[in-house]
Amino acid sequence: MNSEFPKIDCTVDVVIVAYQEEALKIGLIRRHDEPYQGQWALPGGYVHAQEDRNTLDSAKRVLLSKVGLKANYLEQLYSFSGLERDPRGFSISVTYLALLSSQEAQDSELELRWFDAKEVKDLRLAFDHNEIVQVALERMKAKAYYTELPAFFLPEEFTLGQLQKAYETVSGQVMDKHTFRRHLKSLDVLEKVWGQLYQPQGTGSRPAQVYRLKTPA
Amino acid sequence: MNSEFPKIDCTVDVVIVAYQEEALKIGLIRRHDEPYQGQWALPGGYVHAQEDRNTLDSAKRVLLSKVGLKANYLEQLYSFSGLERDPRGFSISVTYLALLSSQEAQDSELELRWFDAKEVKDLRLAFDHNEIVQVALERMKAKAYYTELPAFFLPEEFTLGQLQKAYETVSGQVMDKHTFRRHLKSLDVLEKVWGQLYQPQGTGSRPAQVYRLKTPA
DNA sequence: ACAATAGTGTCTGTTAGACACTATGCC
DNA sequence: GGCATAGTGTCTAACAGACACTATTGT
Repeated sequence: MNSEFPKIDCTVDVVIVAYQEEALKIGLIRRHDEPYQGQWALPGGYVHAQEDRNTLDSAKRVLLSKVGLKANYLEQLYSFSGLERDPRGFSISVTYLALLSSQEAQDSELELRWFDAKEVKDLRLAFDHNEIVQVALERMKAKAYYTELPAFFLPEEFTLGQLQKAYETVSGQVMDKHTFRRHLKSLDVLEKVWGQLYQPQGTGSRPAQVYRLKTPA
Repeated sequence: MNSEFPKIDCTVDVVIVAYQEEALKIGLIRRHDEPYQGQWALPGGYVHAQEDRNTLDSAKRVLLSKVGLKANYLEQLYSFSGLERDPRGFSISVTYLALLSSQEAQDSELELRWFDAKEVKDLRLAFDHNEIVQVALERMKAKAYYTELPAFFLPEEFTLGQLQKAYETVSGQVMDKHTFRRHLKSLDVLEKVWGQLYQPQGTGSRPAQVYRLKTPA
């Protein structure tokens, strides 16, 4: 009964973002095949209806197969569709935002290459991937104001100083230290790590309290 | 080359919301065919790759064909996918939120029936449509706090009193009159209608300034 | 005059930003 | 001591909520 209207090519594309050297990095791959052969593109792939339980699973599979890792945070962004976005014909792409901590990002060899988020605007990505990246950056910026999203760029345990840097990088503006801490306290998403109360760093300065995200339990 | 992975059934489903008698109403249709024959469902349909430029067009087509009207506001909500949501197999539904002014909603005959938004929870809608409605209600509530979304429920020209009622209905809580007006002034999305400065109503009370949304020009 | 809604003034408690100050480690 | 970062106190300006008061219509 569904035969009256043809089925459609469905893909997922994942905007993989990491945080390294106090900057946002976006993971891109070079396309092997036409169309857009040789151009930089978001990692993506067809939705496997036999294998994936849903498109979130597809995104996880893309991450694992094309990048070799699991994301710290994975959220559906938006769905792009149309005749023009792929020369092969009408397609739908369900896009996802994946955040990695810097350590995880290190481990990704494979074909992924990291670009500074500010440089990506100047690249001519395949398909409508420039637009998708733009949506991802805006979503992150918005969520930096009212959620703990930037914390997913950090390792499991971190200090408030590191966290503030992550927030500032995502939102693109510096924040007052005290204001930041008040805001985070009101979010009520962190818990102190009572064990080793300090975090010795290479530099000589006062050790800091270590925090982690509260377990969503 | 796409033949290695089967294409997928893609649909759009539209949560059509109107504002009547100071309550939110959701437009549902009774399914003619299996699956879920006879149950209430969101208006929707297959994406026509030959005919629609993209899924936004599909949503407009569904609105026009199944309901016979254009929405005052139309926004992509979220995409639902999976094997379980439709017994016929793996499918993807790109969902949209459509807002109608009460006048427009009147005109819809056809098969659409209006349900109070609070009653819809208790209905057992087809597919995962209960979940979709839930997402729509939450999205509207969130946007009532920082956008002019509730204004799209009203006719082109309206008073601040009517607008406040719309905001209160969407957000589910009463607001102070002065606070509301300050907030809206800061949004800077309204303009006075200078022509007939007042709006005579049936009841005897002070006439009000008439406003409209600023043209997005 | 009275009912009903429109529109504004004012007070107050809360919050965000700015900035200074103290604390604690390493060299 | 000096430097670097952590952590906190305090003042102030901005803002939101509560509430009262005036304004303008119809009956």
